Amino acid sequence: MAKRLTQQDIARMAGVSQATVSLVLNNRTDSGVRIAEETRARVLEVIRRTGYVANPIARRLHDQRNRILGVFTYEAVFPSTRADFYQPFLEGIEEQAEEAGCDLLLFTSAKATSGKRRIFSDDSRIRLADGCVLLGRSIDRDDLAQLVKEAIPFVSVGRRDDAGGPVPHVGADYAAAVRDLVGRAVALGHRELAYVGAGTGAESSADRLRGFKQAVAAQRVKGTHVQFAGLGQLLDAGVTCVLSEEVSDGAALVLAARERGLSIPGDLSVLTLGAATRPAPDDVRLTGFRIPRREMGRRAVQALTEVLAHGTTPQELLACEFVEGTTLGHSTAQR
Amino acid sequence: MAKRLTQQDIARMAGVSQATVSLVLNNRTDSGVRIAEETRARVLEVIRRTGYVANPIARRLHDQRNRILGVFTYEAVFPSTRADFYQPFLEGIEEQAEEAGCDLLLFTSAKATSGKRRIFSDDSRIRLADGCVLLGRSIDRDDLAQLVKEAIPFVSVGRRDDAGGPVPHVGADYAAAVRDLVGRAVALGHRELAYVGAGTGAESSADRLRGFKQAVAAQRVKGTHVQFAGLGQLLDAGVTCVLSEEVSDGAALVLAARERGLSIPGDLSVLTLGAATRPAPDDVRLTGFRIPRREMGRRAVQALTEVLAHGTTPQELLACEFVEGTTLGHSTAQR
DNA sequence: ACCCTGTAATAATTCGAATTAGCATCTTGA
DNA sequence: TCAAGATGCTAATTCGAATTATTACAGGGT
Repeated sequence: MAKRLTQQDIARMAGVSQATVSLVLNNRTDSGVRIAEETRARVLEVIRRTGYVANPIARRLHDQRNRILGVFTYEAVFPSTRADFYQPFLEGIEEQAEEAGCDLLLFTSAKATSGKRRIFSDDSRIRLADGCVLLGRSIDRDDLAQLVKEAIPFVSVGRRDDAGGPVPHVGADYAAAVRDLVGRAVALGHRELAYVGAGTGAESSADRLRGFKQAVAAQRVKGTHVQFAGLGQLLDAGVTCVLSEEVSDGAALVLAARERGLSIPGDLSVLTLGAATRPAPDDVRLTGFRIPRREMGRRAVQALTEVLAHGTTPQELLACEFVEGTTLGHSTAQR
Repeated sequence: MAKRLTQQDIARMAGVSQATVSLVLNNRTDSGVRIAEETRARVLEVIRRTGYVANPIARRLHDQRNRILGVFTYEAVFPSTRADFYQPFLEGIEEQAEEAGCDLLLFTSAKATSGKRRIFSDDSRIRLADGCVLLGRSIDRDDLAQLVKEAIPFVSVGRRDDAGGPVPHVGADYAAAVRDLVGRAVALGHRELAYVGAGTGAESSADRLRGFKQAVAAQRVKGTHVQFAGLGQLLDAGVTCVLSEEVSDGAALVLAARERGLSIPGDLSVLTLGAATRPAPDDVRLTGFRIPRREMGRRAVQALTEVLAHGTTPQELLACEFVEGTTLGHSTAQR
């Protein structure tokens, strides 16, 4: 197995010292450092000939800056079942990383003894990267707190509550997006709305529900929250517009309505809030909003760059774009 | 910004030397190394209290190993236009990397000044990884030759011709797969076959055409090769069975036939050879074979492990699985 | 008192590159 | 001609952890 070349090797070949090679390599020309043009050329020639590249590990040991950005997820990213979810984020991350001249390190080995992935396992490799982007619907609180505590540069994709300190993140402004949807529904005459979904647990869920509650309060309309709900249940309760956290749940309501011969949005308006933890049928064009996944990925990498450069704690929420589907219409409630 | 703890810090706190901390941390109990139970406990307690984790960078520097596997592609892997192609490969690669306890480094920044990606750009980080997997339909010959020359541990996904030496690869056995298809066609009475596609350029194309030529020669039937061909052209020439390199080209033939009111496979059998450089309609169930993309990814990483361990040059071709579609039938040629 | 044998821990070195202080050597000006 | 300054390079140190060689000490036997 061919041993990797070191600066010492290059130095020997060029007949200079290791220090000189390092100076040439880094193109150091500051005062106090001078290398004769002739020597410089000789060293560069050897480097060119051998294709020598500095061992980034050693380099990183000395100063920091590997031009490696880590991407951590709690689950494998490539299996096609998850692909739809992660794809757009990764696309944005890759794009921006390329722009920043950084490579991406996927932490695929981060399996703790339990089998579940953890950031801080026995042999945490998180510090191989200059900084790290966290991806995933929910992130282990202890992991998050430790990241903050150890001042490891990272940015979360998706808003996160404080964890022993503010958590740098680039998220989507779900609260505003949901408020907007409620506003549109109310403008169409809806007075009895329902929020279907967890509304708790992950920050993304909580934000949606919060936006919902804010909006119905501000608009002085009736808004209820249920974790799960069947079509009949909703209609019996006099609900005219449903906001479904999960895309697939919303789609299921539409399909159920079709089977019963009900009209959507004639008899019931159905809005989706973009969460996609499960695959959804694609023949239902739900009205709702689009999560700017790709843009979030891009901005997260940009934010990480800022963290690395200035040690800041960026927090940003991106707007979601309204999606005109076919499932929102005038309220038909008889009053 | 809290400075990261070092073993030296732990040592001070526990009132021992840095070496002792290292020995305790690695649970070294081999002969020649002895730590009193009381001391060990004291050190572990400090470690527990502080949440100290060894700096992986320093560790790798010493071990001469990264446990990082590089993945190089000539184009971005995440954009959805390419996703269908790369996805299964990456899935296999990720799986096997996780099993090997390695992280994946995606070389996203390898843009040369020209704008095109090159492995050996100005500041190539290819050596950052322990080894590297190459992905892509065709790979720059010069890059390949340089990899071989510099004895960089790598494995290509897809067979590659020698480039200044044998190129380690894990490919698909296209020749055998095409021979099998020709055999099936001949068994159904076909005597005039056509191969439509480049048949040259990338090894994958050449292998397919080679398999075709071998098979028609062995079976003593007529086989022609054209780069492109319209439906009418083929029928006029008396061809009863077409093997289309590109999935989309094959699908196009089927659609053209439908429009003309022709029956497939009644009037013409159409086989596909699995190449997917362009998206294809998914409502055409072509007969052909499946490229074991995911398995190729897995095996490539395994092969890379072998390269790293023993410096071998593995070359392996995986079998393609026959796919029973609806476009192969008995020949109806009037003789 | 002396040597020997375990035992327990540490000093010193290593990995590869970056950096700083400093040593030669050569110019230049008075 | 000699000090002052510029020039060109190198020795030595640093980063953090792992490893090897070595030391220090206690107790037992003679």
